[in-house]
Amino acid sequence: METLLTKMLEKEVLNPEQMQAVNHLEGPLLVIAGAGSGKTRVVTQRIVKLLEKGVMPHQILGLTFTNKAAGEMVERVRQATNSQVLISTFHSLGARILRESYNPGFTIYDEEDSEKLLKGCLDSIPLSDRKGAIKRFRHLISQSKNGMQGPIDLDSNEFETGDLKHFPDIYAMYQARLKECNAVDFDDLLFLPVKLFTEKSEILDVYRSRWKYLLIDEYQDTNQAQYEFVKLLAGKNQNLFVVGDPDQSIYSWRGATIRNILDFEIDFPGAKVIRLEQNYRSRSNILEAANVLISHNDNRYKKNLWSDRGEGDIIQLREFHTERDEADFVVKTTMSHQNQGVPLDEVVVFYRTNFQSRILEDYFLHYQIPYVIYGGISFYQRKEVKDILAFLRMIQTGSDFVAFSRTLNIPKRGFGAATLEKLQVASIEAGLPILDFCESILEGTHKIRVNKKQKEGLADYIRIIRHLRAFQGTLRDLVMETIEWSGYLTYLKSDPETADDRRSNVQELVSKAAEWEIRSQDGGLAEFLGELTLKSTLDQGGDSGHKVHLMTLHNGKGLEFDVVFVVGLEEDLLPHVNSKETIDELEEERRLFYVGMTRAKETLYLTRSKYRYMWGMLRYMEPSCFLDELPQGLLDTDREDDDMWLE
DNA sequence: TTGAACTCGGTTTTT
DNA sequence: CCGAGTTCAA
Repeated sequence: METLLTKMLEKEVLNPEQMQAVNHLEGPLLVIAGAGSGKTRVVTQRIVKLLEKGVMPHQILGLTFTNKAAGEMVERVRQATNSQVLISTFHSLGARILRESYNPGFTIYDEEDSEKLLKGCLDSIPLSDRKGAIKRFRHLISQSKNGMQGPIDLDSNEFETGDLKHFPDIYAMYQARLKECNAVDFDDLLFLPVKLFTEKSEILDVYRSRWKYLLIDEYQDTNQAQYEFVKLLAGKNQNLFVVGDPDQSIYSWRGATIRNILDFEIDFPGAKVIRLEQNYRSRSNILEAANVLISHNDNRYKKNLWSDRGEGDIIQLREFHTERDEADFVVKTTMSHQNQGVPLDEVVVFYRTNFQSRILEDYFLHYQIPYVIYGGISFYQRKEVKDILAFLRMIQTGSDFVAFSRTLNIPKRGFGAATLEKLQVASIEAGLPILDFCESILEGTHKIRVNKKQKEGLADYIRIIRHLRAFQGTLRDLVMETIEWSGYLTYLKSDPETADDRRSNVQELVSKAAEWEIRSQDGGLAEFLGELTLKSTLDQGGDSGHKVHLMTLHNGKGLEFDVVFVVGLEEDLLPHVNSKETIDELEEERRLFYVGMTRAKETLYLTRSKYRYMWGMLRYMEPSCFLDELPQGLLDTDREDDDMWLE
């Protein structure tokens, strides 16, 4: 009862800084919101305040990075005011703007699709080193788009050495082929709207007059394209409310730049800055240790978080001989907390890399403790799901070459890489969408050398796609018809090991289509497909009740738990080997650890193992340098294990 | 074109 | 150790 009461009070009572932020109405405002400082509450309350002051719900636009965060915020506002406001991810909003004002029917390519398209481009370029070339160039393209540089905006002086000199051509070719496919990639969802706004001011004006009040969450994670997008939309009146915490910036490797937050007052003159420094989440011992850790970062916006939740326990540091002992400890300690009344969903285990989850899973399974792993491959990234989605894309556009090459050989019709490339080049030359081009081959209008088997296969394929395109019925039925006509379930039987699993995933897609139809009356196949590719694992949620949560540190942002384990505090793991070259990289690793620590409300365990199996080899692991940075007085180091195991 | 044999590399991943 | 990508023979 008491907790319920305090929770209700917490909702009502805002501290002076929070109040100031909530009451801010016009002009640019930056809220530096430390971990656990009640950021979400402030954002929601501020929206509520705007509505009370007579702002119309449709004049408000909220932007987040995840669908989950967006959904939660929409729900909170709806509960408080019964109003429907638009809160969306940057990417969904970009897609929406492009469909409204640019081209309604495009396809969105995810990373895998983009890489396949890029691979085709690379084949015709004489590279001296093809190893890892796709990833390298894909990264360069992504960086260019994040930095708002199209192929013609590149500074050619920058790309003179070795294979890099091909980059401008590769980039241009990649963009051209995307266009042929009537597709955009994830980065285009930001890049293209910004270009559209800059080049066509009448379009920008439409959106400026639509959204008068902007709110941006996790501003420390925005990249340059997002910054420009926001700046353009904010326009003259600059009713821009951004919230972020530079100490929780952990996505710089994806183009996020802390500059956006550090230079906010320069970018938006007259901006007000409010700092939220009271932490309502953690016991002060945990918070103090986290503060000390993060103070080791030199490049930092200094602040000092404090908590009046009482000291609480000090931090438990445990060192083990092997990762099995570590996992065993995590599970047994979890069980003892459970016995003391802590619900399992108040326990989280954080690790730096996904492979570390394997051993933890083994032990949770062995002791029969329910757990759920967040992250990893999402439902929509599974091969079988993507195959069916690719068929649907062929039905929808007929120009999507990646979908074409993915589906043409299901089942095997004798088409290999060489023929596919030939078809792609020829169809571009003929100026026809790939599907029309294939039909013209069969009709003899265009001559491409194909053997008998291929010709029959092509005819069969086109017959199937034609039938599905002509299909009249609900989306759900279309998905079923597609599975049926593509012969996909038979095709799955070629691998009996996985067939059952895959079949149920494919069938799950039918339910998803049915669900979608109920939820959104309007919107065709393009919208359905677009929404799916913008969904990740984190959005699936589902049955997370009363289960221990396992996730990477990156996925921990925005969450809180009574009991937190951060495992694998070892050199080369945290900080990770590939992220200790520069100070900036090391500082980002430190922030990552900081994010992990600050998720804890009551109890924080840090563990490391002296030996660990990595890639099939037993390796000796040095303790993480971050452990030395923690205040020793706040650490409870149990030396027992050392006595047992040392030499 | 395709399957078998081989080499190589291997973080994080909101969308 | 494992999966993706490459190479090579049929």
